[in-house]
This record gives sequence, structure tokens and C-alpha cells, in this order.
Amino acid sequence: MTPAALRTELEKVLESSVRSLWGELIPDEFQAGVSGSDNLEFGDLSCQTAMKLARIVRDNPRSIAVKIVEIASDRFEGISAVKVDGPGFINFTLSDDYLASVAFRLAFGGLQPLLLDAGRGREALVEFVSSNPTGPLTVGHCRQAVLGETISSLLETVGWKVSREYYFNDAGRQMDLLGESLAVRYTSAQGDESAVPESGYHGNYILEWASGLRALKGTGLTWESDRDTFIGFAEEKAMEMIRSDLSLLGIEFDRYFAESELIPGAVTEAIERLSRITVDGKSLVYSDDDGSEKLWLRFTSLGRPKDRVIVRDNGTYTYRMPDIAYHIEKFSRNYDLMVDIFGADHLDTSRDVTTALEYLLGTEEVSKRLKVIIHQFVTLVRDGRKIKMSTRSGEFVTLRELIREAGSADVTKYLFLTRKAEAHMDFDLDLARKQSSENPVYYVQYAHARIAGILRTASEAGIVPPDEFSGELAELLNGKHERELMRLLESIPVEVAAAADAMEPHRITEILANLATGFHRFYQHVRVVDCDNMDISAARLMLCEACRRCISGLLSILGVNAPDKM
RNA sequence: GCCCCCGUAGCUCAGCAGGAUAGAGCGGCGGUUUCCUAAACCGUAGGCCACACGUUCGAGUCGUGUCGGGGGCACCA
Repeated sequence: MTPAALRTELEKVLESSVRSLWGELIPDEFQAGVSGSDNLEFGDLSCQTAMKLARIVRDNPRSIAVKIVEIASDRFEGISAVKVDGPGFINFTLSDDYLASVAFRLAFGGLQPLLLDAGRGREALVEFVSSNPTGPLTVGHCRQAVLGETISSLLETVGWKVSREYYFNDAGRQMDLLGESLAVRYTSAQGDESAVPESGYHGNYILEWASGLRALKGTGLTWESDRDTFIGFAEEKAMEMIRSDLSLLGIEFDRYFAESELIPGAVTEAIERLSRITVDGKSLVYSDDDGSEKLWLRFTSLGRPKDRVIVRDNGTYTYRMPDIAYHIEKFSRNYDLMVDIFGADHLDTSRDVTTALEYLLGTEEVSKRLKVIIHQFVTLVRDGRKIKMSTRSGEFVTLRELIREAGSADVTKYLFLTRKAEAHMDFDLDLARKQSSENPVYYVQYAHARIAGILRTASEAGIVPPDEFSGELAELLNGKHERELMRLLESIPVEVAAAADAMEPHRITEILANLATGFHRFYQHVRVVDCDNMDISAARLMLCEACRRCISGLLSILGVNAPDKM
């Protein structure tokens, strides 16, 4: 039985007991929740349902709890003791046999087979980074890249089939500016910056592109007659740069989706669909009376704060419109779940897009299938001071520089994932560089390396973990420290599934830290390799292996190495 | 102007669908290595969970308001 199944089973037994006791008093939606207890004296699992039932069945919670336990107690599986405590908590103690069997399964099959198969057979599309090809990725993109990748692999771990997609704008004004910035650098022999348009791109990487372009095409190109060459070359170089930045984090996208694929067909169609919708007798799309091509979307009729321009005077689209078309396209691909990961600067836009989609596709459809995660920005801290960043001016810290300064991609990824997405984050470079106990990555990796060391020593001593589960194995592990560790291991699949469900990867770093602490404590109190007690050594070795596989499995969700030596 | 996030130990932050005595790391103080990695472990001090009101058997958690801090938003994307 998996930890998830045990809890579900327990809840079912409790629910059916409650219904058989109080029948029609109990509402249809009633559920008996079982959760972990944080205090050992209250057992391993706990149910608070008696308190919630007090008012419905007009009895005191304690006597309700006692009644439930009386009729249900012989139907609990994997439970060795049930007790009513305090005001009416029902507390369960997990049986030694069950705990040892979970550890055994972890040791031999790893974490994944024990996870709730929440995503089985379903497909998800995760869109992230989606930075325009105008230069190297920055610190902000780095946080998003790490979040998106980790959410993707977290979903995969619980059984989803995940596609990672990168949407980029290759058709807008920014690409013109980029091309022009390149043209200026290309034309002036020293790559004189003064001529670069003020709102253009000033980064030094454009100098390298310029000399690359001169090497390839000579010096005869001009911005006036070779616009497409400049823009095309810049885009190609920028995408190269971005892919290589992403590879530093071990990220590969399944698809790069270009905005130009949607223009004009899909966008025109989306505008038509929107203009057919009327709210309070007025079409959602309207134009000014001056005869220009400009079109507005009447967001105020949809409960949004402002109407927005969707087509400019010159016939080009503002950001929102292709994005709406892109989302319609994504919905048509029939994913069960679409996740958008955006920075805080996209909040307003993203809500507009979501609102428009709700009117086009139905509110329920959108809220069921689209999940938008907005993450707050990162501030870099170096020598105790915050660093200012801005992309267009060229004063920014790139993802590449960040990883180099932090010391490794592992540290960078892990530190980003110690905060929840929606919290502002100070990334402390000085802390990242410290190879000491202050740095949480090393704490976890050290636990893994320690276990690997034990396994090496054990194998030299000829001790191997048992290859099948038996009641004797559980008896060998009935010590206090063994039990505590098994209890911790047992809770991990449930917590990982919950983290995946909530799409909150920062919980994984929490779980890892707890697991590392649990193991270090065990290690301190219990000697594993002992040639005078081969049976007990083998059993304890199995526990070590279970820990090791959990740690490496969780680290691999984060894309972080699990070293065998440090 | 509109919107978002945060306010929990000296510092950086967890706290999973409201539950039993509020947690971790770092820093402080005091301990633990004839033994599988001391990058570890154990103990200890340190909290009106910003404030007020409300919802209820019960609030760090939910609601409203106040105060304080951070950030975002334009026919850029």
C-alpha cells in the first residue's frame, strides 16, 4: 500500500462510519480529512473530523470521536493503534510493518512509484521564459527558467506528460529596434555607441554580432536597403545566445513558438471572434471615429480597468492581441492543463488576456485548464548592496554571469527555489559563493555523499540490503531512531504530490532540508555498518538506500546533482 | 491613478485545505569525533505571528480596515 492509498483508505473508512452512525444528517460533500501530526505523542496521522461534526450531529466532539473509532477500528489497514485525544482528535499510529514496507519500496524502486498518480495519462503544456530574442537572458529570466523547468519536472514526477514551450515575439517594434541597433554598430567602424537609438539596444554583445556580420557579408549593407538581413541576423544570434544560456541550466524546450506564425491569420480571426461578442449591446472591438486603422478592445465591459489598443494606427498589433491568439491556439491543442509562468510586469496583460479568453472560450473552460503563475522579481545582492538592473540600457547581470558568480548552476537553481514564486527575492551572491554550512545546497548534498560513503563501506564489508520484504525486517528496525526516519520517509511521497498539485517547487527544498536533517540525526545515533550484526546492518542499510534514493530523486526534480563524494 | 507581493526569533525565511505546546537555517552561549565524511549532531537562550475588529468550538492561517516595507502597470513586449 502506498502512503497516498493508506490515507485515502483511512478517510473512506472514517466517512462510511460517520454515515452509518448519523446517516441523513451528514451532507453529501462531507469528507474526513487525515493529515500528518507534527508531534510524536499524537501518533503519526490525525483526523479532526469529530470537531467539525459537533454542530451537525449535536454532540460533543470527544464522544463523536469515540463512537467513530468504536465502529471503525477493526477496519484500518497499516495502523497499529488508534486513540482519541484532546478535544476530539482521532490519532493513528502507523504499524511498524507498514512503515518498513514503505522504506523497502523506496529503497528498491525509488520515489516515483509511490507518488499519487495524479497526472496519469494527462498532458500539460508549460510556457515559460518567453523572452524576446533581443539579447542574453538576465537574472529575472533565470528565476523564471528555474521555476518553469522545476514545475515541469515536478508535474512529470507525478505522472503528467509535459511539453515545455517558449513563445517569442519576432514581429514587433522591438525587433526593428534591435536590427537598427545592430546596423549602427555594423556601419560605424569602431561600433560607435552614440548613434544607437536611445530606446535601442546598447549591450556589448551587439558589437560581436556586428563584426560577425561584417565577416559574413562584408561591409556593404545599409539599414535602409537591408533591414531584413539585419533583423534576421540579430534574431538568429539572439536565439543562439538564449539557447546556450538555457543549456547552462540544463533546460531544453520542446518547441519555440514564433509570434509570426500567428500573423496575420490567427490574429485576424481572433479579432473577428472578439468583435462578434457584444456586451450591453456594444461590440467588444471598436475604432476611433478618425478613420484610422486603430482598434480598441472594450476591456471595461469585461470588468477590467481600461480599454486597450489592440491594433495601432499603422496596422501593427500591440502585445495583447497576438497573445490572445496564441492562447486560443494553445487551447485548440487539447492539453488538459496549460501553465503560464510570467514575471510581475506581465500581471495586467495576463489578466486582460485571461479575461478575453473567458469570454471567447467560457469561464469554466479557462479556469479549469489555464493556470497562471506570476513570480515577483529578483534583486541581486553583492557585498551587502543591491544591484540595479535594466535590460535595454545594457546594465544588467546576465544569467551567465549570475551562474559564474554564484559558483555553479546547482547553487543558483537551489537558491532560487528556496522562495515561493510570488515572494520578492534577494539573491545573495556572497551566500551562494560560500561553500559552508550556511549554504543549504551543501547541507543536502552532504547527506547524499555521506550515505554514498556508507554504501561503499558496506559493500566492502560484504553487507547487502535485503532483497525482499518480510516481517523480520520490520522487527530489525523497531528502534526509536529507525522508526523516526521511516516515519519521515513515509510522509515524503504525500508531500511531493501536494507540492506538485499546488505547483510550488519551493516545497521540495523544504522537504529536502527535512530529509537531510532526519538522516544526519539518524547517522549520528545509529551505526550502520557492523560486521558483528549482519542482519541489523543490512536492514539499516536498506533505510540508508531509501534516503539516498529520495534525496537524489528530489534533487533531480530540481535539476541539481547528487554527488557521491564531497 | 490602478494593481500585485510581503510584514512570524537578532538576520534570512517555512508554516501544506483554520486545529492540540509556533518551526528551520544562520548568528549567540554550552557540549559531542579511538567508530560508516564534524560541510555533521545534541542542548540552551530568543516570539502579544505589524495592529484593530469580525467569522467560530478553535485564527499565524479566512474576511474587512489601518499602518509599514518592496515592486509592477502606458499604443514596449
